[in-house]
Amino acid sequence: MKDVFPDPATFRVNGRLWIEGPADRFLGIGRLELLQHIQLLGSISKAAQAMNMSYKRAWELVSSMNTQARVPLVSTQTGGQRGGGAHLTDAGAQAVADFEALQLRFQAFVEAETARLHG
Amino acid sequence: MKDVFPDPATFRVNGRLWIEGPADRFLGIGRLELLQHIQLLGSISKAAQAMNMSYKRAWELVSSMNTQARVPLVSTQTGGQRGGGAHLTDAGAQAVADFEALQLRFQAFVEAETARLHG
DNA sequence: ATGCGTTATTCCCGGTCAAACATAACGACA
DNA sequence: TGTCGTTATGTTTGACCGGGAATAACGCAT
Repeated sequence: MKDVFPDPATFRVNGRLWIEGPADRFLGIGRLELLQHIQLLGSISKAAQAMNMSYKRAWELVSSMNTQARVPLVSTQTGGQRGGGAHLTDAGAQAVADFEALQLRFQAFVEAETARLHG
Repeated sequence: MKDVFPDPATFRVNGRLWIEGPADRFLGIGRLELLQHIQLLGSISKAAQAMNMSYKRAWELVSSMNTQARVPLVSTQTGGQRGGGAHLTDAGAQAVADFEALQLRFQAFVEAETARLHG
């Protein structure tokens, strides 16, 4: 296969991994990063802003995750001291940790296959 | 993590895998299937038709692969007995075989991770 | 010569999806 | 009571991508 590629160093295996339910996607790399930002910033709007994503889209992603999961991953509140906010539930934090680990194993897989490609 | 999901049987890990160059995607599952159909049918237009894909798109994919690879994966001819046709080069057949194998290993990975999810 | 089926290429159009915009509700605080 | 920042949600706009139509070239066959 190596004969096929012009520059072995620049051609590599890549991919995307996600967890899906019967209807929609449940958790992927984009949603993971959103959850991480919410965890860090305590707000959907700040997370969206940091990711250069529209608030509406961020909210829709959160809604999709919360409605699909048995237990909501993100807890939100309107009004209050800082106008409201959002934080990860225990299930949310667990999902983040587990998907991070899954993502690491996937990266290892991809790198191994890239190495094999240049074998 | 299992606590998060409503119905363990329906939630699973899934993903996409591809080989990419410095600019564009080079080879993925869609392109693989296109190559397989060309291999089988001897024509880009018939392959496109069989895949319910427009000829234009099929041709663009073939062009993308051929221009990125050192050696073309698909050889075409205009005119002739049957009006022309297309067939895989040795490099093309090799790429198909190798990516099929890669895809199998990826499927095994995905299934293993799905099993782990329901652990 | 003419026809045929394919490759090769350009142009236009419509569907789709996210961005942008708009607005309401909420609750603490001054 | 009014302000503020956030959640929550509907509506419109716009860009992008693929589909489809149109056209030319090609070369064998009749």
